[in-house]
Formats: sequence, structure tokens, C-alpha cells
Amino acid sequence: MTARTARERVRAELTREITDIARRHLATEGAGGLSLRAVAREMGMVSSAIYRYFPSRDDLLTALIIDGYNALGEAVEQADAGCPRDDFLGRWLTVCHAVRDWALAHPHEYALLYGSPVPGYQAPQDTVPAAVRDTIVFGRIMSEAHHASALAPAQPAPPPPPSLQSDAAIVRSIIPDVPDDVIFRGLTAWTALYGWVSFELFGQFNNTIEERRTAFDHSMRLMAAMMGLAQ
Amino acid sequence: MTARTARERVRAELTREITDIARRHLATEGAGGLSLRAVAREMGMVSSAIYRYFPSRDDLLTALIIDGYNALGEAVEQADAGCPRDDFLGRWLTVCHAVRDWALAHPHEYALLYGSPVPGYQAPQDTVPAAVRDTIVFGRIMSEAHHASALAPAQPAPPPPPSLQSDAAIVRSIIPDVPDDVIFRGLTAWTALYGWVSFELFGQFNNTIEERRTAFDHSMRLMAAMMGLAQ
DNA sequence: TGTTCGTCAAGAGCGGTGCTCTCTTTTTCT
DNA sequence: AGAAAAAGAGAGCACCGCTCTTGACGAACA
Repeated sequence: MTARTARERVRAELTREITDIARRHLATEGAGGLSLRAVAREMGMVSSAIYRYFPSRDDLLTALIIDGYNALGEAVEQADAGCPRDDFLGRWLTVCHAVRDWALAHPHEYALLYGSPVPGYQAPQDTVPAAVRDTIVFGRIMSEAHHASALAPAQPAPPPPPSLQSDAAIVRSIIPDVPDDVIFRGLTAWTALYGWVSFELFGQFNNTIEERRTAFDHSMRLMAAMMGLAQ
Repeated sequence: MTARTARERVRAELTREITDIARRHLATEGAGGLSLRAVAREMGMVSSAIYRYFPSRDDLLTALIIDGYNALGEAVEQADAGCPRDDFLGRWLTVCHAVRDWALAHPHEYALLYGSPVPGYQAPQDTVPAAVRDTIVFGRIMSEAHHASALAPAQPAPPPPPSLQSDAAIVRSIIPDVPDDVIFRGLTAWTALYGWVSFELFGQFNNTIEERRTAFDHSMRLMAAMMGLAQ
């Protein structure tokens, strides 16, 4: 649906230009350094004019967040698409590296998505569809692996307590048709993945882990073994 | 070493009062909302006077960060001290819950320590001793469990690649006298712990996981099994 | 004891921020 | 062509971190 009037077209164009400049500022200064006035200045606009396009700084942030989730989700989707369908361990590792690579390439955007919430900012509900794109990819891998019987009986571990059944039911909308035990093993691996990336990006590994890519790969292989992904 | 002159004593008192008020502001507004002017206002001081005590906002932040690491570290130390020495699984779970409980009780302080780095702020080196207190507790548990042969031969998993040996050597200063494999299993569990807490605190589990304490406990038991901690 | 010197609170001010309100210009629709 | 809607410009408010200068006070020294 292309814009009909000239005004609508220039509005869409300017909106895109604002988010582009804002994303560049975000990449160099971080979320805290994102200034509407600076964006306006760079566009040759007066600061108040920006408010015709984004009613507040938070709304601009929301646009950047949605863009970020989509960019990460797309990177993950493409990474998975390049793998043989039945190499579940390979798909898991590829997805892990896709997340990490994207995060390293866009540290401030990653921080915006998975770091501390911006104070006073409440992510609106319309970020959700974009936010779960990467998770859906992971859920499909788990689900397909389970149905291909590629989840080897993992090490003995306590089963999930019954009180977690209702939570498992919700997660099953993302990892469909798998037993509770698989759900929570997947959830644990998923948080470990982002936990590692966040630790690495936020400096928690400084002066400690130097071979980060190798260590990350190894850690994700441990999580694969925990999930029961063969090999 | 108590302050000698009256001036030094009142200076120490005022410094403490500043950090106390700042910590309260931090708890209610978050790191971004920490304002030197607001702190000064609450003290009945003029804003510029604060700079006699903290040369910049970043220095005040550093003081709060060190305090935060120490508070978390102390909570973890006390939690571990209350456990039977040879119940290694119990000690691990207790430490996990201590971290999570502290984080839930002090969300903004936790975000300051483990969330996105404050833009333009570089944590000085003197935060390090406080920052590793909790890690040292965990390292001691792992090390003692290994030497008590309480780390059951865990599920088959690839051994750490040789290129990680130098990193393992560094981590060994925190988890002493254990083989590389144990090092990286511990590191993975450690990042999974903080990954979970961050996910929970930063809203990633909203509308998904509701029985959070139970789910967390189960996830940490899975990580215990991954490390080979018995039962 | 008196004086000097370092420390500190206070105030004004600089350049920056998000945001609002008003006014004018431009474009679109009837 | 005229009315209505949209957009840009400008001034202004209340805040921020931080700097510089000024004047007062307390502590150490002659």
C-alpha cells in the first residue's frame, strides 16, 4: 500500500529518515545519548518539528526497539534457513552464533532489547510480535528435534514440578507439542544463551575470558547436551 | 581508623548521607534518574556543593556500584554460610536463590551491576574486588565439590577445546584446582544463573512464566545436573 | 594569641535536554 | 476558490551536569 498523496509520501520518507539517524546515534552514543534535538539538528529541522512524527522520545525508542527485534529475528531466521533441516545440533549452534554475532555487531541495539529497561519507559504491547521472532525459530528447532526423536534421553534430572504445568502450556505456543521436561530444558538453554551474550557484551568477561567465540561455542554445546541434542 | 579532626568526621558523615540518599533515589528512579541536583536538594545543599564530595556523577555511580556488589556478595556469602558444608547441591541452590532474591529486592541496583552499561561510563578497576565476591563463593562450592568427589561424571559432552586452556587458567584463580571441564561447566551455569535473573527482572518473562520462583529453581537444578552435582 | 591558608557552601551561569504552546505557512479536500 | 488539516518555526519552561567565582569559617602555624 503505497502512499497516495505527496504529503503522505514525504511524511513516510521523513519518518524513515528520523529513525535512520536515530539508529545511527543509538549505535554511537547508546540509548541514553539519543537526543531528539540532535536528530532534528542533523535533519536541518527545528526540534519541535520532530514531535509531529514521534510524539515523544519514548515513541521513537519503541520504533527502534521494534526495528531491532526484527533485525535480530531476521538474522536468526536466515541463519537457521541455511542449515540442513535434520541437523538439529548444527541448527542450534548456528542460531546461537547468529544471536551473538548480531549482538556484537549492534551492541547498543542489543542493550536496548535485552539490557536494563530504560527508566520510566514501558514497552508497549506492539513490540511483542517482533520480539518473539527469534524465539519462534528456536522453538521450531526444539519441536522438530523432539518429533524426529533426536532428543536423546538426557542425563537424569528432576522432572518439572506440577505447578509449572500452566506455564509450560503457555510456552508450548512457541515450542509446540513437546512434553514439559523439554519445555523447561529449552527455556533454560535459551536464557543461558542470552545470559552469555549479555555477560560478554556488558563487560562481565573482561580480563577473564579472552577466547570468547570458542568459549561461547563450547558453552552452547554443553547446553545442547543438557537438552539432549545428539552428539 | 576513625577520623581525626572534626572536619574530617563531618565530611565522612556527609559523604555517607549523600550515598544513602542517592541509593534511595536509585531505588525509586533507576540509574538514569539519579540526579546530583535532586540529592543536593534533599540534603538542603546547593547543587554545586555536592561536587566537593563527588567530583562527578560518575564517581557517585561508582560508589553505588561498589556498595551494590558488596551487598550482593555479602548476601551470597551469608546464604552459603548457613548451609551444611557437604551438601553441595543445597549450597548451589541456596546461592542461586540468594542472588535472585537480592536482585528482586534491589532491581535498580542489580540493573546497575549487571544491566546495560551506563553510556559513557567506564567502571574503574577498584570495583573488581567487590564484584567478584559472589563469584568466589560459587567457585569455592565447585572446588570443594570436586575435591569431595561430589561431581558425578556428568552426561557425555565435548571436552573444552585446547585453545581455552589459558582462559581456564585465569578462571582457576576463582575456582581453584579443578580440571578445565569443570571450569567451563561452572562458567556456563554461572552465566545461566545471571541470565535467568536478568531475563526475569528485565521483563522478558512477562506474560509467559508466572511461577517464577519454581521455574527458576527447576532451571537451576537442571544446571546442577549439567555440572554433575549429585541428585 | 593572632594570622594565614586550605576547605567548603553558595550563587550565577553555560550549554544541553524533553516537551509545550503559539503562530505562520503549506498542502489537501470539498 | 475557500475551508480545513497538517507541518514547520520560534519562544519558552523546567530540568540536567558541570564550572567558576566569591565569601565565610575552621585549623594549623608563627
